[in-house]
Amino acid sequence: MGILERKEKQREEIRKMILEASMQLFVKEGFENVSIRKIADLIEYSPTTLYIYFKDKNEILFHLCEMGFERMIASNLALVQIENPIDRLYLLGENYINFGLENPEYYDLMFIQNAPMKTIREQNVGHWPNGDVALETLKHIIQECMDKKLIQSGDVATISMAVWAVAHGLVSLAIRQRLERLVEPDKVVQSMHESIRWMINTLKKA
Amino acid sequence: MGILERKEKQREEIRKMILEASMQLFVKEGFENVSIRKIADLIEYSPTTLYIYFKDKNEILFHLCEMGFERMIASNLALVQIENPIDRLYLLGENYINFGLENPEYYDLMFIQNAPMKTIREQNVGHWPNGDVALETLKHIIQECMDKKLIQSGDVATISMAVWAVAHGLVSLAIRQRLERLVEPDKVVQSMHESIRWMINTLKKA
Amino acid sequence: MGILERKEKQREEIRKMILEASMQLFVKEGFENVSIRKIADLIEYSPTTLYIYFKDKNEILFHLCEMGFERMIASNLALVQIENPIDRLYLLGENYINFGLENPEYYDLMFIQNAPMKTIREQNVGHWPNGDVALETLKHIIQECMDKKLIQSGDVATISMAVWAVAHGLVSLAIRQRLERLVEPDKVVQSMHESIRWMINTLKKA
Amino acid sequence: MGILERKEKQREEIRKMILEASMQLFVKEGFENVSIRKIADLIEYSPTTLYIYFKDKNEILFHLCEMGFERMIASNLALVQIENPIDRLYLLGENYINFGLENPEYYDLMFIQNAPMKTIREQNVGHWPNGDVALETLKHIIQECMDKKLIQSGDVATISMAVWAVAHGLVSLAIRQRLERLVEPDKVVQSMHESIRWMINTLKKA
DNA sequence: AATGAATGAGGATTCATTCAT
DNA sequence: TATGAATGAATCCTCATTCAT
Repeated sequence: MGILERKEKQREEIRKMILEASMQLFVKEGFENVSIRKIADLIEYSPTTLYIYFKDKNEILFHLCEMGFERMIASNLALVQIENPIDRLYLLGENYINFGLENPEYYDLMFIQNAPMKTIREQNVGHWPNGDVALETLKHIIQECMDKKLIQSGDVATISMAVWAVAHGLVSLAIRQRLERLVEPDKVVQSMHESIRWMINTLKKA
Repeated sequence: MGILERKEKQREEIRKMILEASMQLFVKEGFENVSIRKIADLIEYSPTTLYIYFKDKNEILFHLCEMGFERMIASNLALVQIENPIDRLYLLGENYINFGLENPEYYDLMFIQNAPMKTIREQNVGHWPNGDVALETLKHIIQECMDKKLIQSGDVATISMAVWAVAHGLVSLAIRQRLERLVEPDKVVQSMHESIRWMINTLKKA
Repeated sequence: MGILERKEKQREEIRKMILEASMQLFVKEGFENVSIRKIADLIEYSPTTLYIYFKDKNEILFHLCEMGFERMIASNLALVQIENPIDRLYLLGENYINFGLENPEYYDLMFIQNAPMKTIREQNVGHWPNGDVALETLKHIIQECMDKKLIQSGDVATISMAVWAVAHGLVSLAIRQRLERLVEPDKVVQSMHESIRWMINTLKKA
Repeated sequence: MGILERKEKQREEIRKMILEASMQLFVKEGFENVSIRKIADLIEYSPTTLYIYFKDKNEILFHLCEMGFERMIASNLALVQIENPIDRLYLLGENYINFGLENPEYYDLMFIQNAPMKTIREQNVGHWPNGDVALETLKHIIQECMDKKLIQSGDVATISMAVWAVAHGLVSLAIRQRLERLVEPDKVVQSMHESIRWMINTLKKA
């Protein structure tokens, strides 16, 4: 039994190595410059070996995406302690922005690239595992705000969409260097947080 | 002089041909399936010739991006007739969304891809010609709204950023198939418009 | 002894499994699309395991070839009842053609591919087990025809070669789609049978 | 004009180089071991360059096949001088056999491999350029024999098929080392010729 | 202005096989 | 007996780009 466990453990470690090397390359060379060959070179294995651990390149991408969501969800764990749902919503937004700015490559995979969604459509029968979990969290908080009359009632999905849009708009424009066109580069982050606060305030008032 | 003019004119025509063929390919085959060779084949010139008219592939991308902004700006021309700046802002948002949904390839280049911004940084000494024009329009309208006390005063740039973020968030999530995770695919567009209206309303009320 | 026997029996069964899976793949995916890995996947063993039962891929091919001959020989079993050797020869030809058309993959291995002959040269010291048996049958019938003055006398090997050539020529041109150049595709089979009859008739008359 | 001609000539020369190198490799390494890389290595060009001269690997194969037919047809040119069609038929057979034995790789491509027929079906709208020419020659001679009552009348296509089958059967069994199972290796060629003569004689007598 | 020729680098993936266990 | 891990070599083909003309 011990021997099987150790093998399984080792296998998991190599998978992790591959995923980490891939992410490292994404960070350094950008999404479209990552190839199986380069990943293999980095971990000093042969390209063929990667195919023992992952079916194909898309599967690697997909798992990276999953890891991103796990990280993001983990960063939201502390939120449950916050009683006031609107405060929770605010912090959720802050977390989202911080996550995006600190992990632009994960963010790219999770919310911008087409590839992972293709994999989902082709293989996972329409299930976006951790992505859907994250969205549920958002909708749940919004619902709670409405239940407690903290924000004006309306369609949960639509309001969630608007809130998500603000946060995603900010992050994606930022990591694609578009916000620097609107405010000076060193004020971008600060302005993003102000925007999030603005959104929460308008929600409260309205 | 006449001969030089004619030459210049012809040059401009061929550049246009190249750009139009490129966009045609982007639309038909998707962003990553467009190559210099395919563009050249389509216009029945040699690949080498393209390099006479454009420095490299990125420059083509950049000009395509410019064309996108010109289109978008053109679609906003009618807005000047609208007296009430907040109505103008609302229609600006609607236009933005419609433009993005109808021209996802242009939108991609203008607001999502990295490549065009690289060209700007490397060559245009920090100038994003038509992009900046579009942002000025937005800021100007917001300023007018504040001047006329139609919305609460604040930092123009920050509010513009928030407004832009909502619109961009919606479009970019939509064209990357993420909104389908939140509402049923055939209701996405409708919900997007509701989100825009929600944003305008909250601006008015606050 | 019993334990050894059982082991040997089991070994033979697995070899059979491997061979049957291989042929199944040949039929379904074509000669050049069969790999050790695919065979292993099909029988749910690891690729490595195949090397316990067969030295290499060529040996598998060789055994498949043998199985083909066994089938073909089996289909000729009924012929012994036929008294008249020239009738027997005719039916042998018909059987040959039918076998080839019904089992093009076996036929390919047995009479067209180089690989199995290589194995024979390298390992079997010049012995083509079942292939030679089949040829003996042919030669024997021809000899009998000559003995009974049913066909003109001559060198057995040469006449056998000619007869074999006709049959093989028809089958191999057919399964390689060359006969469709001569007669319409849906008449190929019919014409092949006529050709065989023509050959037998000329043998009789001459 | 002179400059264009020279360019065209040079282009044709390189195409020839590529085709010759390919054939050389076929001879040395066998059909399935020829790759674009190896061809390129042999002529000391980059693999990419081959794609300037040929669309893809199949096109190379196809042209090789064509060259084979041209050779074969050329070797039959002298036959027109022979008055008696049955003598012409006999020499056609001899030529066929000699061509096959002397150019087994061409023969392989022309009459055994699947690949060239695929290309024809996919691209040439069902036309097998020089192959069909060769078959017409055969049918024409047979028809002439029948017209002159030198052989028994019958369906031209069927008789042609039988004749072709004998010749192809002999050559293809020979180059795949199967005839060595029937007669001693050093008597194979002699027996093949005898078989051809036997066939012609039976045609005459019947 | 236009291009034919040429290329180095690289793409994802599959192959048969071996080795240690 | 059985296998998981590993790999070197190979596959066809496409890319953006340059150079000489």
